[in-house]
Amino acid sequence: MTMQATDIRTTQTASSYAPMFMAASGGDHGIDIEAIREHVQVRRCKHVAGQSIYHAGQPFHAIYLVHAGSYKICELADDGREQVSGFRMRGDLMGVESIGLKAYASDVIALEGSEAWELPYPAVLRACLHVPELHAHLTSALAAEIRCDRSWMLMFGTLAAERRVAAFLLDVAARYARMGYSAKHFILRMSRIDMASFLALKHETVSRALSHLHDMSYIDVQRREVRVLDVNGLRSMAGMSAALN
Amino acid sequence: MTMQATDIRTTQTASSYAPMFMAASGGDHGIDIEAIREHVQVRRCKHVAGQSIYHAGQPFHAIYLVHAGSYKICELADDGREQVSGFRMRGDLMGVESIGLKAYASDVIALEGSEAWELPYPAVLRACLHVPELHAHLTSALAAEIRCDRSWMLMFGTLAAERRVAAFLLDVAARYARMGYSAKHFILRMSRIDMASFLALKHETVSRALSHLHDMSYIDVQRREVRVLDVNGLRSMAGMSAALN
DNA sequence: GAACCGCCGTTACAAACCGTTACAAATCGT
DNA sequence: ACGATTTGTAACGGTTTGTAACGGCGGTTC
Repeated sequence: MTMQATDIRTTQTASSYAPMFMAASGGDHGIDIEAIREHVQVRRCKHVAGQSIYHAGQPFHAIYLVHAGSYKICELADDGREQVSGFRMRGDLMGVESIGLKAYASDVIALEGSEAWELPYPAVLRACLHVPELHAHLTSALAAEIRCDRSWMLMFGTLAAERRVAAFLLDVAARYARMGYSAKHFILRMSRIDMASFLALKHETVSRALSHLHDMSYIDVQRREVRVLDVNGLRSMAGMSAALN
Repeated sequence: MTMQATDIRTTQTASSYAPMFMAASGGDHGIDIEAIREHVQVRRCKHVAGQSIYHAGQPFHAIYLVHAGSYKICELADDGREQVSGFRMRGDLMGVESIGLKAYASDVIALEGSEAWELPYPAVLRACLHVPELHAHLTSALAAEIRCDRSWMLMFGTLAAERRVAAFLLDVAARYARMGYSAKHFILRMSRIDMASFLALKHETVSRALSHLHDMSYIDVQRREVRVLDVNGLRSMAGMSAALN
């Protein structure tokens, strides 16, 4: 059960921020947040686990930049089916897929104590007029999001269950590495159920796959804590797909 | 598309959802081609079946607008795996996912006698300066492409093989309908193998699913010729309500 | 703190689904 | 007409799922 983001607290904007923000997975583009903040009133929104930033169908008014924690993107069907289409971490943009619509197309739900910066879209457009590079950045971010989804389509369509799990771990590891953390030892921030939804598997299958990767000494896994023991083993299992980075 | 009483979505926004998994299509971009042609030198490119417009890795220089026929978009892994990530028909844009890159990220291959209009990207950017709406169109097109891929993920992640085939048929039918052709009787332009790749199935499974849909009198299918006999049957199988028309 | 509860994660076993393999028929290209 | 390609059908086997049971963990209540 998800909660409505009714108790978002608006705080003063932070003074400093890391210069580089990588987009989810496809991301070789960096959003220049300082340039944005000169023209856009940024609101910092904190969320607890299970709280949603926005739901599909709510009026589209802003895009969001993840500042801390993790969020999951959920696609919904009218008959109740649900699909996690991705996870977002620090530096990732959220909501860009709804640009051009009146309402958001997906749900975004916080996985834990997280914070996202709200960038009202009209203001972003105005900022694009003053900072020409910003528009290129935004377009590149959209294109990168497409490539990200395409990479997962390639993975879903061509890899068996265990290989998908291996590819997922490598992707998570790569993202932690880009953020300056260890790629060999990390904590998964999502439940097995969310992982399973994202990988188009059942959560029991994910558990079995992780256990098997453990048995083969590719990883050391204990609940959400993962230690990568054999990167090349994982890579060969994931089809050497560097496209996911 | 029915909504439950508790559904927060409004009727207006519901119509902006892709009614079916639209990954097969690029959506309705509504590109104003006449506005473009005032500023961009458009080259008309004809292709025979199997011919590629561009391959992954080739320098990115232009985007393409499908004028006639069909194209398939292929994602490639370095170990040879291949995934059809979508089909494009008249009015669809191709190549936008590579904006911001030096090289194209996918292959695009013609399915039959087809024609695409080449729009050199630098010229498109210049045209955006003269025609402000064009930039919004381009951004919307990119966002729409993301939503198409997300619909695919929802479909693939939540529907069993036969249901995916049913959803695919409905999507194709809807596309033909939008182009002014019959939604009840059409010719599939792609092979079973391409269909299977797109649906993350094997071509035998696609054949079996089509035969079964035939046995249930939902469709009449003979090789690539399809007649829809029971739209509501198909819709219920694809996880959609029968209300939509 | 202790007992309780709900959720998450793991494992075992059985069942269902889909992929694999094989082969034949239909269609297409030359 | 001929061979190559595409498509359809079937039997079999493997992968994934369904079901159930169990333990761990965190939060709540008393």
